[in-house]
Amino acid sequence: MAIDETNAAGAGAAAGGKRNFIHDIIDEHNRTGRFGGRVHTRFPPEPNGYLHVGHAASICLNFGIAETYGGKTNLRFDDTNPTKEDQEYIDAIIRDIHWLGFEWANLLYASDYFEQLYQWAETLIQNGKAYVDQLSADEIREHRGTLTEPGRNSPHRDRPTAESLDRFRRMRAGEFKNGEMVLRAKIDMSSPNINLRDPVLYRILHAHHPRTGDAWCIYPMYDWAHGQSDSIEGITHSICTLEFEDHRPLYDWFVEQLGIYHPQQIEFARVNVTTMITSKRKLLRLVKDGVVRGWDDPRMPTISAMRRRGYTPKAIRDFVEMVGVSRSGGIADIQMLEYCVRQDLNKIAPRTMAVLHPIKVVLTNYPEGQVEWFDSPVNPEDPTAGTRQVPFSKELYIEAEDFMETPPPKFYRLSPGKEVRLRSAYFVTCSEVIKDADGRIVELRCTYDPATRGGDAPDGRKVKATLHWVSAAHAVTAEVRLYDYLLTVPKSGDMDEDKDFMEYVNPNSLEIIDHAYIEPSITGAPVGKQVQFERVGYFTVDPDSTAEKLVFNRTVTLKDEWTKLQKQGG
RNA sequence: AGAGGGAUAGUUCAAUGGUAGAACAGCGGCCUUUGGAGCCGUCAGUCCUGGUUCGAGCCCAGGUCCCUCUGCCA
Repeated sequence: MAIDETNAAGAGAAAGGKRNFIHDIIDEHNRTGRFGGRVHTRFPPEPNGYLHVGHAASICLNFGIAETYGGKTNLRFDDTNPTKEDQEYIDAIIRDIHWLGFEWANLLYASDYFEQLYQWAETLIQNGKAYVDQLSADEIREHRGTLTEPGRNSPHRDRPTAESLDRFRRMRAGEFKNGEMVLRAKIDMSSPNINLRDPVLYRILHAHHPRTGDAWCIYPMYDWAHGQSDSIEGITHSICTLEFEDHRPLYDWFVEQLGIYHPQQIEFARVNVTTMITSKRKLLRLVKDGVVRGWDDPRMPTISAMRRRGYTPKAIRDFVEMVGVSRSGGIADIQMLEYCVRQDLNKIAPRTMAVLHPIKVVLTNYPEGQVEWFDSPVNPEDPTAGTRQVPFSKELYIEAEDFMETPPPKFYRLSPGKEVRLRSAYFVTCSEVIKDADGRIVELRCTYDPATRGGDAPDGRKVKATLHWVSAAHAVTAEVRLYDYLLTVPKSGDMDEDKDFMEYVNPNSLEIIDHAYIEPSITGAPVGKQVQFERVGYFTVDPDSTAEKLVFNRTVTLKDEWTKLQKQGG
């Protein structure tokens, strides 16, 4: 089955979000007329992995800013390193941004500008601002100096312009092997900003590029490609993360040297979330090592994974807005995300009864062979959603954890002699506990009160608990996958620096229930369908589902007062 | 140690020289045919030391702590 994308947010995603410091900067630009009142942002992913929750924040920021100011946003792939990039990632990124509910003004690639970037590089050489260096990578590193010591000039730094030009052209022509030469900007080897110590502009990479094929064997570095791409596209505000702050002088230097349109780079703090890894390198390892089933494994922090898990675009956008934008890095509690997911799903997810860990209940005074169909609300939060019909009979399943033979204080659910309500059906009282030879409970005998039909007692008596249930004869069997956090510590800072992060991968992050019982109204649910299993949590139909057997992912649990009480009790 | 940034409730953000607020989390209560949802209440903070000012989270000085940077990655 394919993912049902009909639940993707339409165009016109939620408004730009709450105010942040970038609005102040743009307002100032508009006041001074720097960009003529224009706002044009871009989202520039490198297609070397799947987008994750941190990218979602950047996407919402860039598209949100443009929307707030009536501007535009380009999607531009930063595809300058063919050894790491792949068409699969390009396709996934496009799918994910669309699913989040955003539409770009232009779909572009840095590789669209390779020829222009090359010409500008020749200009730089001709102006004496760049040179071909043939030091090895090790030698360049050695010449670069350290954080506290200045670097030294390359012996090739002052070679004649014509010689650099000739060699650069021959680099392009493919006359040299990988690593033999590079083009470097001629700036200042003693700059305290290491990015300004004659940064490499081009390296030789005899590699096939997903878009330009074998047309090039030299590829521009990020610093050389990014600002000029922004300039070409008329980007006004080039929003990136904090680690590029040190690169801004270089960004500015290039466009000034070239005398071309000058966008404004603005840095903000990357969004991190507890228990979520946002290092592409580590995510790639989880995938390659088979710790997870793929980039879209519902335990992953990728947008694809969150979609498969049942998160909604609205929930993710709400979360990003809740976290906000700042220049002081931090780590947001994943409970904020979960709150947003519950908040959205509570309003839209149809209710269903499903028993994950069944225990059989026999109603001793219920007529053999009788079946009643009860109306139950599809969604109590949304009366217009109507009702569904749920079959009831003599033999039922309830959740094993809803029964305790010797209940502790505050356990409101079923126990011997205790009366509870079965949701939308009857009050029942437990009369007998049947055990097997090993003393394990295998069945409960209960009586029902016919007068409580529909779930209300005409004499006004109350019960403390309402349980979900499924008629044994009508139950649909399904596989249910329960997920826990992928990491055993909330923050990467909580890990021992000497240990590999793999040691902190939660070995119990996936629990598979092969035979859950679900009420028959679930039959035919399409992939991507989101439901609430009452009293249990929100679930969605996984693409692994077949016509014979549905597979569900647990999106998020419901808040659970009882579990909390138990934990408090020790 | 050099350069660049950052420090406000447990967490993420507001407060733009004039009463330090919100959300999430926590705690307590109300309500409930989901121990859900909702509603109400509550706990809790300006990194430190000086200075300017009628008044400082905000401005100034000094300090402390944290983050980023020594890829032919982005």
